[in-house]
Amino acid sequence: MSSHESIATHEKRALPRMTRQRRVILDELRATTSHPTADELHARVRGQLPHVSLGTVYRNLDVMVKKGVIRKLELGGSQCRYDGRMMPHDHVRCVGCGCVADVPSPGQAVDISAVQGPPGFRLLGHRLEFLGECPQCQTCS
Amino acid sequence: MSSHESIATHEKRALPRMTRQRRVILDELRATTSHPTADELHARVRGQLPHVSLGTVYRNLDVMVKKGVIRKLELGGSQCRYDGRMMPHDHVRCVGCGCVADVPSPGQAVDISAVQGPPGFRLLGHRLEFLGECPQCQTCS
DNA sequence: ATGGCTGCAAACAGTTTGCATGCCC
DNA sequence: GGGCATGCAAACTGTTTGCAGCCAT
Repeated sequence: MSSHESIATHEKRALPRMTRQRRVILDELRATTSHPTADELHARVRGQLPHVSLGTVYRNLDVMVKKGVIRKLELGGSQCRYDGRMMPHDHVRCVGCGCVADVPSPGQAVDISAVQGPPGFRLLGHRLEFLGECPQCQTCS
Repeated sequence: MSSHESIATHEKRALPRMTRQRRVILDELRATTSHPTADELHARVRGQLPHVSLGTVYRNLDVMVKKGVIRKLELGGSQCRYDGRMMPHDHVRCVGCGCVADVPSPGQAVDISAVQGPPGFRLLGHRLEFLGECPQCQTCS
């Protein structure tokens, strides 16, 4: 299926609904800079909607990722994290606690044309992740 | 407990043993360039040792990673992959089937000093992963 | 013979999914 | 009021772990 379609004029399609849950999930995600995991976000959302289920959080995150409203971060570590800021930027992950922060400066472009891929492989892009130590973990190491 | 102890001169320590399982696991890993997942490797190893358990594969991979004999690849996707080649190099992951190949040319150094990390964060390194489409996935797309 | 290692299976963690009901459009 | 979305819980996937016996040193 095409991943980039223009907004149809009036054709009838399965329209996503803006439920209270979806709104709060998105609001909470945008209200933090901590790139929360699904259950961290779940905990926050429960502050406003005590009965949301973790499954609903996952389903909505999935929907919004597919719509291109938020971004799913598949960095190292066992859990996925989510980012409400769509402006392209890179991330630093703390090797101590696993927290993730934005790297303000844009990662200097990795020049794909300079990379010699394996024969027959078509190079499409790259993922860059920085590793570091956050302020808290520096003090308690 | 301290996470970093110097090697004692002659103190008695728990010595790793070279069991048949460990040898075969390492041999199989080194015999392929496919960066197998734990269960792919498990399947291969079973060709020689039909009764090895998946748990043993995981345990041995873990031991060898800690010894620095092999490398664990935490790329995108749900499973970890393992690499028997220790020479530093980057990887391309196929967005279609998830297979992983080596990028022959060394990724051009990402200059960490040029990256402005978040305040208080200490930058330590980076992980770079390329994305692409493998020959098979190009034909059947 | 000693204690690290094995096979087995159960436990875990993170995520996905089936189903009956609820609620946005 | 139709049908996407929800809550709940069970299922799934990948990985880790407890235990009794095994085997490399």
